[in-house]
Amino acid sequence: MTAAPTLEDVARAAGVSRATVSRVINGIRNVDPAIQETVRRAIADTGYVPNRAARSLVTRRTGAIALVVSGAGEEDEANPFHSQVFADPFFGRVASGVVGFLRPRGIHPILMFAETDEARTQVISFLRQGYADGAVLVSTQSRDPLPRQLVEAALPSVLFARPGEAIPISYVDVAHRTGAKLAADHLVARGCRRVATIAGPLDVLAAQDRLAGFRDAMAAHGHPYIPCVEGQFTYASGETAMERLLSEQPGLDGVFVANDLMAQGALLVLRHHGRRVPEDVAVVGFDDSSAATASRPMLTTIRHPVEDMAAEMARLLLEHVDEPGKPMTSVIFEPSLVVRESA
Amino acid sequence: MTAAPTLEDVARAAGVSRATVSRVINGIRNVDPAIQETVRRAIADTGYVPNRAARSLVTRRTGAIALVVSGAGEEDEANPFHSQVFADPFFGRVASGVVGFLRPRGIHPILMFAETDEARTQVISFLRQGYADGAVLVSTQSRDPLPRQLVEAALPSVLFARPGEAIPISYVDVAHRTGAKLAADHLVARGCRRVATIAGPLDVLAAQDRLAGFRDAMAAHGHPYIPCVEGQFTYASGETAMERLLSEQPGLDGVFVANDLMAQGALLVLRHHGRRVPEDVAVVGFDDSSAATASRPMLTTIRHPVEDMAAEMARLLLEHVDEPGKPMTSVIFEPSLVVRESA
DNA sequence: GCATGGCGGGAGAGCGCTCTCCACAAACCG
DNA sequence: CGGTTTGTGGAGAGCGCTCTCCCGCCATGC
Repeated sequence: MTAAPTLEDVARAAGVSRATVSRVINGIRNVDPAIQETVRRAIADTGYVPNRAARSLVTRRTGAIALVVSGAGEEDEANPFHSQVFADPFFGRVASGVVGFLRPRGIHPILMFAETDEARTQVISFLRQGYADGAVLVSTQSRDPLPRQLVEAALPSVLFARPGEAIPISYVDVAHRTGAKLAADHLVARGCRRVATIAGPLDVLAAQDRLAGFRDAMAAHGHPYIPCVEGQFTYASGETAMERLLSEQPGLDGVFVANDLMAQGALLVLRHHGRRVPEDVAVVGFDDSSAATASRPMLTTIRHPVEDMAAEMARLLLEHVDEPGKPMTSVIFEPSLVVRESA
Repeated sequence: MTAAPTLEDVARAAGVSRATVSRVINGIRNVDPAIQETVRRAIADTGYVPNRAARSLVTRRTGAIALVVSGAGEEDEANPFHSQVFADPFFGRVASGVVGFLRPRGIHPILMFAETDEARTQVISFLRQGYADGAVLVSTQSRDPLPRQLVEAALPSVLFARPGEAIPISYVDVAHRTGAKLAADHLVARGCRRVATIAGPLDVLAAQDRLAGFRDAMAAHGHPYIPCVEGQFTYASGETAMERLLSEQPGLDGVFVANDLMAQGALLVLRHHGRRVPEDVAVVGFDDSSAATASRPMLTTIRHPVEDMAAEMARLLLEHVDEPGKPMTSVIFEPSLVVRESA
């Protein structure tokens, strides 16, 4: 392989100027069809590939975006943040949705983790250096300072989930309360009378909303008090929470669990205690993640259109990159109930 | 935010030439400490951030690498390849290891999926355009044509796992046969007499090696025939395989399962059939993935240092990028047995 | 007939950086 | 003390592309 051909080489081969070749490649302005054809052939002959650095030097666009997963957790040498993140099928779905939208447009996300202050600083300077035009951000914590930092640096960005503080930034989210209501209605319709819930970490807005939505809906059904144990959205915390719930409320016959991973853990504990699901205890999860179909019995859950939301997040970001003055928007998706075996 | 400051601006502020500022930033050649200090202050004052496009235009380096997940599977609209990929904790560990190595060096991987021919072409042209200096590649299939394509395009790349065909490319791998032998020895030492195995998809070299290694070791222990059912490395296929094994070999007392995800499925089926694990049937998995500790009983498994391997893969790639003439190398890691509850 | 305008192509000026070359001064040698 | 070496800063030529300007051509209008 010799030195890569440049625009100049193609122009020479086609017998036209550099500018004309550029026009053909970028489809800008009219170019005589015959010349267009000649140029295309020259491109194919020389095996020309545009140089991205040169292009983005002048256009001030990189054609890349960052997919940032942020939290405020501590990094642990033995079990770094990013390995935990991937253990949650939720992030896989987000990545999948983002890639699904971006790939047909020839753009690929740069994966970044931002769990420490240092890492967050790195994210900002990375974007400022022009490694990417903007960022889609998934936060695991409502206290995450990164959204604010992004806004302050005037970097185009879109969040997955409403920001913890009121800052002018676009985001996508799901109607958590509606989802929780769906779960409540289903449990009540099945005839559950002694219902409890396992919530997510209550410093996460989504967890707060799911809990509040569930309690409101149950109250409307005449159940003003719903026992609750807080989990951490992890498998193991679901087990622990279920153990506790069972010891405190041995007579329960229905549980709403704020995500599928915890529900999976809860299921195991219920079986371990000899409770049949759904006959003795009905369980409703949240997310409709891969854990929902992997657990036995399969989970009845609230479908959270994560991939669609992630795709929309990418779409919004591209819009912001294209028109910097565009006003911030939020897009809220409606969840739905998926009935399987557990309730 | 006004126009971003350039090297020129910093030079003016510091009262030196552009070249000197560049030298300070890149730490190349000696620069008078006093001037160095002045320059640093000027950088801080102006809030200067080097422009990556301009830099890589002249250095012909992007300082980015691609993390490619490739297979030869068909893309399915409803359940795209990349969402399945993330369902396997294995890929999360690879990503984690790669990020762990790269991040301290200020570089972040670009995430790409290459499951169709079209997508593979896109990967190649993406790299040729200079979006990244090289690629680390995780293939799900030994027939994957991408490694060859990368070699032909002379793009620096490193594989996770030995390539299916003999091509000159660097890779990291684990000694699958040794791992399988560890499992065999453990089962035999526990007193298992009627042992079977659930293999991975046999078009994957790793699956072939694990099966061959297990059979060889069992043969050495005096068990020349080991029943085997092929799975797909997925949870569901582990269930199916275990059902089949149980119907064909009702008397079995030990199973070696080629990965943890399938082992998790197998565990569930065994319990469903009333077999106690490990009392009635001992189960050994492979990978020591998050599934190993998430299953109940927790899996005894072969530890596969995936994060270390992924980090090494990134290290090798950076070496190849730095010295293009560097000969290809392979690094083989040794697995180890992790005894938990299932055997 | 000549002025007018639209259209398609070329020339060339940068984008912000690195790096080679050169100038100059100080240090060193015989 | 001249000549060489060494060490440090500046000048300036690009890297490969886009995009503005300009120019020539032909069709059109009066």
